[in-house]
Amino acid sequence: MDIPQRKERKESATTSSRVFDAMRQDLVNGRFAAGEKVAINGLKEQYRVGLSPLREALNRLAAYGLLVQENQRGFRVPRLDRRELDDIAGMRRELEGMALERAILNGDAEWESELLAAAHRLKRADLSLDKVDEWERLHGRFHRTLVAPCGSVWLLRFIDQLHDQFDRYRRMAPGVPAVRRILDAQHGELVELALERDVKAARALLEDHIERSYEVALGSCK
Amino acid sequence: MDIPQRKERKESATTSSRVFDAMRQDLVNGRFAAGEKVAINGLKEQYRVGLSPLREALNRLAAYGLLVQENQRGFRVPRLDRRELDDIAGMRRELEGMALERAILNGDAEWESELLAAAHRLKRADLSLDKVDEWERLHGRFHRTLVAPCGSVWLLRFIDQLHDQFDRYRRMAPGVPAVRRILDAQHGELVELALERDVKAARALLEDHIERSYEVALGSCK
DNA sequence: TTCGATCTCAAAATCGATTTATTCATACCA
DNA sequence: TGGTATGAATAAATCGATTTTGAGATCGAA
Repeated sequence: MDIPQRKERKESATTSSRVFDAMRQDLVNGRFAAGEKVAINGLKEQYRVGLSPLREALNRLAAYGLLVQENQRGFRVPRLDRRELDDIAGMRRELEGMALERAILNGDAEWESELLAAAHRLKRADLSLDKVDEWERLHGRFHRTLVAPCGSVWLLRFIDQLHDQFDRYRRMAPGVPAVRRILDAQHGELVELALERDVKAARALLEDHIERSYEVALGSCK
Repeated sequence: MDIPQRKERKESATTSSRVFDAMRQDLVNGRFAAGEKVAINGLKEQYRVGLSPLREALNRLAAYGLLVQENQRGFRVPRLDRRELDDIAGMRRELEGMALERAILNGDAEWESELLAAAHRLKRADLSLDKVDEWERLHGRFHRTLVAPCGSVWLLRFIDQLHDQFDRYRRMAPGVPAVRRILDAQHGELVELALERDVKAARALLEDHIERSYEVALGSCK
């Protein structure tokens, strides 16, 4: 089975798409202050690109929901809002729960292997805490692999989008090591339940997983 | 209650956003052939705009899912694909069903009024068949009003996106007058069930409504 | 003082031209 | 013949400069 990751055609990337990818990462990782107005001329230097590709990237990010576009007034980073976090987390529970049920029904042996591999890579990565970005990458990848065979391209698309939104909050929040350990353990349990094809238990655990992450992420809204 | 429609701030629209709106309409209404490669220089003349705002609009449309962007190879109109229509219709059933349940639980008296008004406007409009675009506008507006008080901005956003995708297929398909009459009648029945706060029946009817629309829309594939 | 109009500056949006990449046709060689 | 290199021609992407807009300062009158 082919577990599609973020970008299939990296070959001959355009300047605009490279900036899009880089800024998406930076926005999700909280490297821009929430609510901040985006200084286009500043970004031009920061990413070493011209105005046209930069503006195209900003337009895409706005359509994707990681920036807010105000006509004639440029772009700004969305504020962190408790209400919106509730919304995002709630939608994650609904959509990822739905996707996981379907994935467990559809997933084949190849998926089982991918899932075990992704979980293992994630587990190994969090031992070396110095590379947070790498851990984040593997974490996102694990969750994507978990629901990948759900059979709906649109569902996966929405889930990806919600993940990016959610992570922006989570990465702004202070870490909670005790909860982090529980969350990490749940990744392994999710794999077990998925392999056992225990649809109900797996869904319940995933929803609990999201709920606990949500409580951590709440720390960003104070 | 405030039923937010498509655009809140029309004031001082930018060229890029006007082109975005116009092209979104045209794409949803099937005024571009499916699978067709987008000739940027042609569009420049068609919409009477320069290259920069046009490209920004295309980038947004691609992020929104109404165009496909291929690096260094420009943009193309997505193909009509039976599998994808299945996916879109299925997701509409799930998400709009979910949203309707919540809307019925949350909707207040103002919503009831808006809903009656939207249904009435729609009913009156389809008597004068010469203005299809106007009917489409009111139809979309009715369905949006129906689920508006669901309480989730993200759910509404996804539903809007799926509607645009779905309508692209439906508007490409030949009309089926007999089914159209049933669908029109269902709009009124949906309002009745919503006002009676009959969550289960309303959801079932909405899912049936989408299913019948889907069967019409199937006419566009092959 | 306070309100409103006008001006100024900085930033956003747009334009026209240039650069870069892809496609398709043609020629060359194994 | 089949495959691969070469070279316009075409289209996409990017650049640098210009135009337009919005925010804030300044002035003047009630």
